[in-house]
Amino acid sequence: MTAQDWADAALAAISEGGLAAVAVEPLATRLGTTKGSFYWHFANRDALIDAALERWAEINTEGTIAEVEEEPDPEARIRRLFAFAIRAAAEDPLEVALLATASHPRVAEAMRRVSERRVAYVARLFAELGFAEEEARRRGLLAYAVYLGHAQLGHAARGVLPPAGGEFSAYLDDALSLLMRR
Amino acid sequence: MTAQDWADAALAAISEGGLAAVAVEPLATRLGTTKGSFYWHFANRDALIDAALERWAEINTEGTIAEVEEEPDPEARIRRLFAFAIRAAAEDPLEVALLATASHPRVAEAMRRVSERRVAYVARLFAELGFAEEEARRRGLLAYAVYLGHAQLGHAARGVLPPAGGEFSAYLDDALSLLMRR
DNA sequence: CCATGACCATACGGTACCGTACGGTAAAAC
DNA sequence: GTTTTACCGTACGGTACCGTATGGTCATGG
Repeated sequence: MTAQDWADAALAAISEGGLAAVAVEPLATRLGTTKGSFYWHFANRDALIDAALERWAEINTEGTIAEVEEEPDPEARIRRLFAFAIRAAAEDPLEVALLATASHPRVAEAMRRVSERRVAYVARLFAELGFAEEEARRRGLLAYAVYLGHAQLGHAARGVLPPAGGEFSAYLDDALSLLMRR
Repeated sequence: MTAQDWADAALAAISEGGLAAVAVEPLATRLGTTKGSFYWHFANRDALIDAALERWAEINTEGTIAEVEEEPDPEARIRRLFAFAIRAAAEDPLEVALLATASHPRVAEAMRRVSERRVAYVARLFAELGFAEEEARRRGLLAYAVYLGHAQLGHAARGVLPPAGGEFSAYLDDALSLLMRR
């Protein structure tokens, strides 16, 4: 049993039940161990939350960016990014669950870092499409808001979204075309 | 002390601390009364949550729509709606706090109802701008996602948004112009 | 004038957690 | 071969809450 194991379990718990589900005793049961182990590896519950957030911020954002960077064409890269990200958000509630707890100071801090990084990245993609820097930033922000909104809708009101599959893809394609218009 | 008082206090608590902050004893203290009062008016905590959600769904959505309907010009109406709604979301965390708890069955149900109502309304506004029905629905959905995304950013990462005031208004104007382009 | 019903206070038992104390084990270091 | 070090188990006290039980109070109307 390593600290990493605990952090992963914490992330899984957040996905399923939000930050409140990061509770030492239930996690210990789930991991087949006891609190004795936990308090050996971490000072307290907050330290575990910090570790989980750290892991999330690193893996999730940078991982996706690296994945998307393999696509050479800028426009295709944006389309790939959004198709991937929105789909990922629909499948794993982690992102939404974290957004849900933005009032928690540590979560807020991680959220700010990640948001800034992501918006900056999307803005760069728009700049590569030929938009001037300021306009690219505005479009990047708008596109990121669109992503967040859909992530939210995917969990809170799936019914209002076009059914996943061809229909949703067509909708998303149209939306991105609109966002990329000059 | 009426049931209404309790429901209002519950909404205030949600704004400040999410659904978890709807706790009978702390609310009683805040209201200057005791649990005895609460369990007279409500069967249990869930009943209070139901009452609060009911109140939110009615007041918040329909209130805003009615307010906006006073504007005769369709384009101006859309601009007014989004300026108002995004501003309101930035000032009162209630909406975001509720989104945060969409895993709760009762909240999910209210969320679905409200989302569908809102998207349908925005779609109608786009239809009034001359968009065909399907396109209007797509634009309405996209616009609503933009709203949700900004509501989220306003709380989770205010730093990435243009500073409130003229700069933000200009940004929002541009964004809406883009969304309304044919 | 007193009885009924609306309303609130208080005390209690139960649960789910946090964090600490401390004892145990087993492998590595000396 | 003993000591150290890393690690885990268990028992405990404390807190914050839910829901129930039960006994008030106080106005109204019969």
